[in-house]
Amino acid sequence: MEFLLNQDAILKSLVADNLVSDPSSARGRLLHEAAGLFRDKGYERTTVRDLAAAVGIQSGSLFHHFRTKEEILKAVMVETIRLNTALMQAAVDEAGTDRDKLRALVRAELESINGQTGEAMAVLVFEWRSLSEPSQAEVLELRDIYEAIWLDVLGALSRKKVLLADPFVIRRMLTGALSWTVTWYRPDGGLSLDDLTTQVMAMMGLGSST
Amino acid sequence: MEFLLNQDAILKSLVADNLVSDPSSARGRLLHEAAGLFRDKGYERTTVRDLAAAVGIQSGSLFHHFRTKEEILKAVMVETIRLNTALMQAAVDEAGTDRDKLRALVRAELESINGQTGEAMAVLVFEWRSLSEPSQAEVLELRDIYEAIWLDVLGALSRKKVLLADPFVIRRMLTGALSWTVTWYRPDGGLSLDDLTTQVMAMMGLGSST
DNA sequence: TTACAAACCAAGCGCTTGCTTGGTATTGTC
DNA sequence: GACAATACCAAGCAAGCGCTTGGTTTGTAA
Repeated sequence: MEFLLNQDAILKSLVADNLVSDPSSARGRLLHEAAGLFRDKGYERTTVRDLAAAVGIQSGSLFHHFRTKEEILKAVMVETIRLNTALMQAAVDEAGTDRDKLRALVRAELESINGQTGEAMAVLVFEWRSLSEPSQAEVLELRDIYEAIWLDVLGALSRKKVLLADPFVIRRMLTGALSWTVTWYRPDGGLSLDDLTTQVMAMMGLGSST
Repeated sequence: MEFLLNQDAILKSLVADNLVSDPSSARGRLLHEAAGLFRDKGYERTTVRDLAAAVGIQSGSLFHHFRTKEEILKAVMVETIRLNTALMQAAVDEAGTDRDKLRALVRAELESINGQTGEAMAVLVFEWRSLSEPSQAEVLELRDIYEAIWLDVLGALSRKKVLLADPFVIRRMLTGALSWTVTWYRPDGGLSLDDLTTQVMAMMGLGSST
């Protein structure tokens, strides 16, 4: 509960700083619908007419808010990274030991992929190539900040010799493994995200025992 | 060396059975070029004119070999799964212990993703949604055979209590983690596929020690 | 009430797309 | 060396695409 309140507080703070669109604004609603459509049909198969219909306006009116269709894709990605970076940082800050911090990161990333921002996160993974190279470069800068949080924690654990493999390799394997959950994980399948987090930690030899 | 000869023998046997196109045939060359283009630009952004130009014919002539553009995508996926299922099975058969079998599978999947069939494997992962639902169902059947090989080995290891987590979860995590290597692994980066295999096994607590 | 900008509509332009068509080389077979 | 069958070309069609345009409605503040 406090966790959810905290999430909401983080979102509000980002909205106040104009780093993320207010979900109730016209722009925010469009980005939310766009994320859903892009995930379900892919960016290329989603037409500007689809996007416009999803928010109940004419296709031409979209270009009053965004100059190009690609700008919409970029905005989805940028705002998603910003939000999740903040959520991730908060999760780390709240955790005590380094192992707890890693668990918090795994849990938070699973949440971001399979929860509220799941559609947008899937877009980030599967529609990357649809972004123009200049835009990719911009988004990559934001991604570096995000990744630094992970590598900080993994680096600390590595120095303590509790990791079974190279921290960089582990992070990349985790990126793939956690992203992939979007293709198979269903919350109603008898496996909670907490369970899944536990399994992931166990798989890396960082289970609760010992 | 024997490994490579073996790979080639498997390919030839599949070609003889008409399960995979001869890479030197017109159809085979087109599928190879298509895999490359689909991976680089995505299926939707690749036009039939791109495909035709890649093999040096007119765009209309493509439809003498395939009825639709989607049929090309499907053929790329089907033939890739067929080939890799055979390669995977051979890798398992050659290995001794169950742990060696798992290592062989990891190694073989890394090879398929980052080696010769890498382009096509990437297409399988990233262009899945571009396939129509009926085609998806067909390909899924083939994929089940492929997955059964993995689950056999993981199941055996699980019964021996050497796995740190549920075998189904492990397989899905591995699918994501190994597929994801296509986005970052470069053979000239000082890390061989054997090294990477070792890291993956170590990460799961199945390293060479003990 | 007036003034003005932001938000939107209705229509459609220019281009690209997957695919078709009617005809011409090229190939293998007896 | 006749003859299909196969492989291809040149041209283009109908539909859908991202985006533009000129004009109307809505919200806001003096």
